[in-house]
Amino acid sequence: MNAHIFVVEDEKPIQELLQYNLEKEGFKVSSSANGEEALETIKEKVPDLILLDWMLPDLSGIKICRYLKQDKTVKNIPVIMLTAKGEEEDKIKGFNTGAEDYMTKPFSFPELLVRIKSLLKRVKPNIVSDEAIYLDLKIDRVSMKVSRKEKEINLGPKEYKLLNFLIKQPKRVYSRDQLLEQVWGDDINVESRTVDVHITRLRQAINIDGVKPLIRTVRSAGYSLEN
Amino acid sequence: MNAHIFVVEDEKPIQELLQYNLEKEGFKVSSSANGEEALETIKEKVPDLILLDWMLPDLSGIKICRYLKQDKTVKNIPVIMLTAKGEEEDKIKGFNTGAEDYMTKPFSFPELLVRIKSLLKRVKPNIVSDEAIYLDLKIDRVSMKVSRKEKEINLGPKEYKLLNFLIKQPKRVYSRDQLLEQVWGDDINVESRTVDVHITRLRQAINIDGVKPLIRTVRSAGYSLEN
DNA sequence: GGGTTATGTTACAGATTTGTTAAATATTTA
DNA sequence: TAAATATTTAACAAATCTGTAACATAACCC
Repeated sequence: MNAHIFVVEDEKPIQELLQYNLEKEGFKVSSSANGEEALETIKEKVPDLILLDWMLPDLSGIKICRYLKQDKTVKNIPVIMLTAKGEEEDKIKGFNTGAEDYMTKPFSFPELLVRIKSLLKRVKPNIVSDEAIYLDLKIDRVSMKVSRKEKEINLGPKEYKLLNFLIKQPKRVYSRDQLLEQVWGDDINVESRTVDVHITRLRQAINIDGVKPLIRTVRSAGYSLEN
Repeated sequence: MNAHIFVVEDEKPIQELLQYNLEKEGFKVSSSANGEEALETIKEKVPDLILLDWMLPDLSGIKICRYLKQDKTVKNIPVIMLTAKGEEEDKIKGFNTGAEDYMTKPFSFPELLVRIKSLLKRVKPNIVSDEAIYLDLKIDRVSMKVSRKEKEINLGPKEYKLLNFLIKQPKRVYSRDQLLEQVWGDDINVESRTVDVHITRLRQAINIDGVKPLIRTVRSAGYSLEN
């Protein structure tokens, strides 16, 4: 499970609960307690799904949602609205915010999880399922094995992570900075050339003699999984 | 546990919840939201147990159940009826559908699990059996004896528990944290390196000279039972 | 072409992770 | 309570991975 979930929630206990449980499930989780900040962060580091509280101190959830759905770079990200019980689900649905799903607090986490997975599966099947496939390349995330044309391939941890990220959206070009951020993590400082080296190693690992390599270089932009 | 459970349920959240939790328990799960389709699929790929919602959009659960019980190829498959609270259990039982068991919604999943296992044990003792086997490795959970190639193996309590956990889903990679949580329990005041030591001992115990060890290390991820 | 910039590749030092052993604690058994 | 068993920690060795620098090659631009 590779997906990045953004939580917009001002009640600390709920936010922490979500974060803890989602991370336990293997999601990468970021969060924000207020709407303005959320909007900025979401556009900077585009997540795969958004959990959005209905009631927020500044911008209300409904406004954020509408705003997101107008922005073409993020409008395809599924949004799940979290509403308190008193807020009458029917009424809220009537607002037509564009949210993909609703959960009423207090909610059962497993149920939320099911909905998250089902939405992610719909939008980005390679992110959420136990198996990611691109052409003859297969990643089994349960056994953590990678194979190409049924031949098993051995990857180091970074290469595995890198490939897992690239396969999220095959053919999409990721810049070195994006890769560093998503695969390496925000904290550490590594040169962007390091990405090149790992790409080389990944290429060699998944290469099959005589067949076009599976990773494309886009000069002055980055790399993508594609042949 | 490799039993195949078929879920007939039109309420999506419940269906997904069941699917998620049952799969987590190691069952193979298929499902259908309507009766007609369910009947077809069930007869095509005969499951080991059926969870059947009482209220369905087209055929009602009771009709499906009666139908199943008339068909000699599937009539021995145990059926658990799921009934909503208002539907008065007594009355339903009076219908004499032939279902093996009943659960009233909302139900507790652990309880459902207990009933599922007990039914499976009755009908197909080898599926839920007290014996777990992977390749030439065998765990007899009654006598608590482990053997490989008919040779008996002596394990300490932790190693036994660890192996029992790993064998639930062979080839699946478990992180040290997962193992600590599942095998050691919640009082997590144990270093994660402790897992390594026990893995080493388990390896030595189940090792056979000249044969590839049965436990795989996945660097920076964890371990799996696999050769 | 010739200069410039971006990318590919390799080798190596250093970092990280894992395997293994042994000794220190804790727990059970007799 | 002493002895036997199990478990945990610590320590070091071994295996593997990572980042950087250096150089090679390719692509771009005038």
